[in-house]
Amino acid sequence: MATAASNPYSILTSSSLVHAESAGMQQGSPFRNPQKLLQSDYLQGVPSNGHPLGHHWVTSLSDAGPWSSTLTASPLDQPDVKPGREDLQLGAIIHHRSPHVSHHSPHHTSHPSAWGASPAHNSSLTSSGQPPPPPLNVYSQAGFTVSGMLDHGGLTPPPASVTPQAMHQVLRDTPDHGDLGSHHCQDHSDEETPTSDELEQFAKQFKQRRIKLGFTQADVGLALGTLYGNVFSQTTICRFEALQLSFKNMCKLKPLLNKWLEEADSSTGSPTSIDKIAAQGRKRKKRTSIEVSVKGVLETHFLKCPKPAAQEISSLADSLQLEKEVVRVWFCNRRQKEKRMTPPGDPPQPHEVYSHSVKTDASCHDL
DNA sequence: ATGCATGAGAC
DNA sequence: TCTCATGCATA
Repeated sequence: MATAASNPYSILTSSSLVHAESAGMQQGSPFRNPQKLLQSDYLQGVPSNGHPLGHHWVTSLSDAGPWSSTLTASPLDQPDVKPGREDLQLGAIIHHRSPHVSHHSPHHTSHPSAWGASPAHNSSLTSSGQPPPPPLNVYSQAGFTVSGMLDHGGLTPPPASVTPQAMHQVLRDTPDHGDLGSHHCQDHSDEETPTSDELEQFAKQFKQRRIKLGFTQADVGLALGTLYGNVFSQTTICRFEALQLSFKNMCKLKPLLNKWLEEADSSTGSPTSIDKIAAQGRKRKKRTSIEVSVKGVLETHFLKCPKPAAQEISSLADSLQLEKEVVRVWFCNRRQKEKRMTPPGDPPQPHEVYSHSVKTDASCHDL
């Protein structure tokens, strides 16, 4: 395994070294199998819906890494910006730090690719394609510093002066990370699209550091809000660490977490202010608990047809005695789950889980 | 850590 | 209606 538990997180030490990539890019991670995600071919074969993206991860990328598929998946880049709800939350609460709270915008994210974000075509996206994150700075006015991160208001133990940054880790540099065999260097983790390997490395490092510093996932999420204006939940941080987000999403979050890490490392023990998110009233539907047996049925259907037509959903819901909406959402979530970086069984040797032929459309209807 | 849910944006 | 990012609620 070897991971990298070691690399000098240059990141935190000095801003100049911001590209922690040094360690990341050259991952020769022994632990990973090239073929992690495989099952995804099912997606987009669907013309009728008009899914432009037809990305499927290439499992066979030898060195490219698990997720990185050389192919740039989605040709379309959608602005994944959704400042919406965050504002709500923050707005209510954070009054005193109004300056940065307002709402942040979506910053960049124009990288088209999803998983395949391989810097492969370095020149194309990496260099020029990436719009430097502009809006972020907005929040970073000189007002707040680390305080944001420490706002756990007593939740977490004072990170205190522990581990200033005693990293003695080894950084191994393997020049070629094989992805695409290109020469280009995508060191700076912040702007360039990282490779999946880099993300994986970063996620691991991040988790380690976070724990050493004594912060919980929730603390981090909150800190990101006070620091940069984007609040995230424990769930999101957790999923980031576990690589359970989409590649694109991982890329978006990485810079933020990286910054937090820098701050956290440098300012250990700073006082802090408490900014809590007030509870926001929202009428959320009570979570439906689907029985295992029922789930089994759904799973079966999913394997046969991951994208059932509305009518199929209806009949399925009917037979299972579930609300149609519940079934619909279940499928949506199920599909989404398949798209995560860490697909359900990848560690060992995931054969093709279930690669069914991609049916181009809703050809699945077997009721 | 994860299941079900919401909502914005893309078709 | 789907995808995608995200999170409340829960196991």
